[in-house]
Amino acid sequence: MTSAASSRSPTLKEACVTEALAIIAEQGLEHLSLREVARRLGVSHGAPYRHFESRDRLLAAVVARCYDAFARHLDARPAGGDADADLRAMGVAYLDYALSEPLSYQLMFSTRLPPPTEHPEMMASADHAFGLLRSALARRSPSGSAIEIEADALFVWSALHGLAGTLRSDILAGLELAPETVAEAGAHMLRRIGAALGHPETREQNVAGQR
Amino acid sequence: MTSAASSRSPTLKEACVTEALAIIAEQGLEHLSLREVARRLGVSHGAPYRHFESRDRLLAAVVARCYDAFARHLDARPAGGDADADLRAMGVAYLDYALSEPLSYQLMFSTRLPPPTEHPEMMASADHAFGLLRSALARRSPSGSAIEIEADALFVWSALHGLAGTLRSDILAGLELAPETVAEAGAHMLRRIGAALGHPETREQNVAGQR
DNA sequence: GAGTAATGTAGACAGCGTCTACATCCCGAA
DNA sequence: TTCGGGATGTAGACGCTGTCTACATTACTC
Repeated sequence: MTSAASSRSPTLKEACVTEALAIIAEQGLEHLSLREVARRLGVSHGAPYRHFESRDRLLAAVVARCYDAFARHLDARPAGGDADADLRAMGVAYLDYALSEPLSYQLMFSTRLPPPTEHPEMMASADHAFGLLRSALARRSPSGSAIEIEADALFVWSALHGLAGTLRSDILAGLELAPETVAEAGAHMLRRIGAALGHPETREQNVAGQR
Repeated sequence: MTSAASSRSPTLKEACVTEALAIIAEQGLEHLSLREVARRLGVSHGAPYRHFESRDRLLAAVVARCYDAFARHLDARPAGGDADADLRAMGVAYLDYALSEPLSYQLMFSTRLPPPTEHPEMMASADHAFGLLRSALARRSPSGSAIEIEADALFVWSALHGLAGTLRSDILAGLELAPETVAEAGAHMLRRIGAALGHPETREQNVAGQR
């Protein structure tokens, strides 16, 4: 009966998420509070509570939005080419997002969230991204077993995820790496991943001639 | 004159760090508070403030302790064998620590900390670990340039770091991976890293016969 | 038009980090 | 031996937070 009743006032709910994102961007995650959101929106401090049962649920909504943007970014990678090229395009898109949207990336992967099982839309986005990777790998080597494909997908994802994390990390600053090492880290990582997976057809081309 | 004056009451300071770690282990990072620490130690809520100027500094002390334990764990990896074996031992030790001490690992790499430049002991530990990796890689292929060694060190570290993060992640639960994929992820990752780096002498041995 | 569910308001509560004023206590200098 | 000062712990206050409750208002349904 009240099927559409939950959208009685979509304005405030949406505005809360937007304002929360703004606060995080301006002052950092630690300064996010329901009261601050309410203050900036000119409503009472209890108002957001009608739409988010806790601070964490508001944060979850923000993160869900980040996942959406991330999935869209991956989907929008340059199409065309064989499976191999597509895989590489995905890697580039992944790192590109992590480095160009560090706030969004950090929110997705460095934030303690309420049990994700309660947020199916998040899981769906993550699953979607992982499915892209898995199918690209499967197309690349049709002879591989499902288990091997899956293991490689986990490997590729983890490696890219790890590099993104490392590059964003404060630790990196203390390591005194050569600037070019950092600048070329993405390309180097993709090259190494290519070498690790082996190249069914055009091996040398990728090992040497990338970028 | 007061060279040892800062150790007037080493008891409480040490006890605070220990108790903080216990609280985090029992109730999670979000339940850590100076007041709770004080309460469990039976002192007034202001007492810890004599030793830690803020909550974040206490947390930093806890994290520093984790870094120490981590560095010791890496140093304690089984010695012997050639550079190749040592590199693999380091990878095993890394993943082993990340998975057997998830709390410690999370504190090190998933916690927003005060500017690390103010905590040289932390940077030193991180630098030490990275140095281990770099020198192992250098010994493995003496002909490689310093830049290439460094880039590979970053690659290896990031890949391991990423896998550790992914395996600890809540997201993983929603991906419906085969259990064996998860169980073998570490070994698979180390195998792929080996393949990516190439094996100067005994290539096949590592690709096929590991574990 | 009446009733009802959704939405926003206002106030309260406990908990937190942090600051300040005050009480001890211990060590070294006189 | 005394005494003075720095380090340590205590007690209370402040403003902030998340969350709960009771109340007002609004808008849609019957």
